[in-house]
Amino acid sequence: METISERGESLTSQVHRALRQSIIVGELAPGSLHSVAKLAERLEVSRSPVREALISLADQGMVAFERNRGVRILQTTAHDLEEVFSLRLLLEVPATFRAAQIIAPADIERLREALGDRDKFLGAPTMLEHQEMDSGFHRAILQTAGNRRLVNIVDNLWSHQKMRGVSSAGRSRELADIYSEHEAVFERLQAGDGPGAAVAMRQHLENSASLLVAQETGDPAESVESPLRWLDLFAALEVPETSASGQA
Amino acid sequence: METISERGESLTSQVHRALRQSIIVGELAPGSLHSVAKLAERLEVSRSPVREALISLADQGMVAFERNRGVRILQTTAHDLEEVFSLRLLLEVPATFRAAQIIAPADIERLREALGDRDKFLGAPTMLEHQEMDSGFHRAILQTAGNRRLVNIVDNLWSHQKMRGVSSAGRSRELADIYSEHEAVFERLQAGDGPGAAVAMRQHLENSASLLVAQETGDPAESVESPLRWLDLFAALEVPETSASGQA
DNA sequence: CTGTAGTATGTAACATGCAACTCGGGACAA
DNA sequence: TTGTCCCGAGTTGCATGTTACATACTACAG
Repeated sequence: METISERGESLTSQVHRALRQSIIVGELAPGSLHSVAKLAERLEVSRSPVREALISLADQGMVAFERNRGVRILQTTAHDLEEVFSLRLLLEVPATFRAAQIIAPADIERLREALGDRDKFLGAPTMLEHQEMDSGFHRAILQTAGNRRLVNIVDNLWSHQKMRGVSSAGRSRELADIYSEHEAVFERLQAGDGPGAAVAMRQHLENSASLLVAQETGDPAESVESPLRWLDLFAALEVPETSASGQA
Repeated sequence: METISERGESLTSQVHRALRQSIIVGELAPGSLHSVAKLAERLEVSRSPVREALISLADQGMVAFERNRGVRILQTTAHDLEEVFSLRLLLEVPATFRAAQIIAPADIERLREALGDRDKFLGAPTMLEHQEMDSGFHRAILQTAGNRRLVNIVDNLWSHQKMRGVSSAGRSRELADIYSEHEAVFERLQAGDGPGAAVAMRQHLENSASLLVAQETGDPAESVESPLRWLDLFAALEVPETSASGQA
């Protein structure tokens, strides 16, 4: 009964976190089928909070109920990762730009905290801890941008990325690259340089996408190309060759 | 018991739709407090499916549970609308660009269907029906872009927009403008003109934002400025004046 | 009249009960 | 051996029971 810390927090949300974590670390294998009753017994709670937590997870696309059969743990496919990174590029790059515009001293301190120091980042014992630091830094930036919905949306995207990323090995060289890219973004943000920060974020995301997708397919270049180009072409937007309604 | 059509669909999802609709049309007033038991009695189902549906709605930010007090219907503030339109601009404009790139004949037919004809659009008796046609057209475009998560995300954003927009009156002149803008977007998409379609979509979204926010505040210009500029500055991205890492 | 303690009511959160359904596996026929 | 029918274990979806708590209201003291 005390497996889950008996805080003021609702049982349902505690179960939600526990299940989410179990899925991310692969303790609940992708594709596997489970019953609410078994999960409840395992967590030493009744079926209700478990079912309620699973409903939220199902809305996020992490699991799927199968009537009279059980709850399926969904796996994040390479195509899912493409969707995730397309959206992250679309959202995080402009958000980083925005953050640089309105950043305050307190924000900078928060960001520095979230960035952490190189040794701790590289020395993270588990892939999970590393991902937490990674997502934490990104989240801090999005919070600075000031759009709450944006933060939630990207949090959900991260869930899927983590499901895929935790089980696969991360090279230390790649970790060092990631940290360096974070540093670059941080530096530009600190300087209030919107374009620079956005460019740095964009490169960072594109590199991350290449890395992750490369783990799936033999040929990374082709798969990552679509989310990448999606953004590129967006630049042409600034030349309205269409209507005469002109400038505001 | 037969108030809700007894299909193969789960009771919970039917209740979800019913509650969502009730909230959007204002039948459940923003800010009001309700109990799961009363709602269940009213819908002639047990508390379980109602609670489960409300959990999903709470995750989407439409309602909030208050322990031992009830379920609060949340209202969409002007600030919420700013967030919604910032995100819609960030997502839908590039998605429209993308859609124009990969559009197929079958897609064009779908889009024409979703666009509807002018008379039906202008003659929509209720504001709700009008919004449904509006969101339906946008959704068709996003579906063409091919990113499922994108479609879901924007659907949720629409929920909030509808909560605000249904109760307020829409001028017929504005409706005509909206339809014309849809036509413009459709035409560019049909032509496979990415930049043109994106520009048209951008203008359409900015106009919509101005309209909606104008209903809230006396001075529309200032409030809409932030989501607008957020995108504007994004254009500067294409000139990396930052690092020496140059071209890929 | 004013403030306060005590209590009754209503609620979400959680636990449990129940029914319809899926599906694997075994008995059995050919 | 092979195919078919049937049954029972296991599951979700939905209904209902239980508990602790937040709040409004009442009665009463000052």
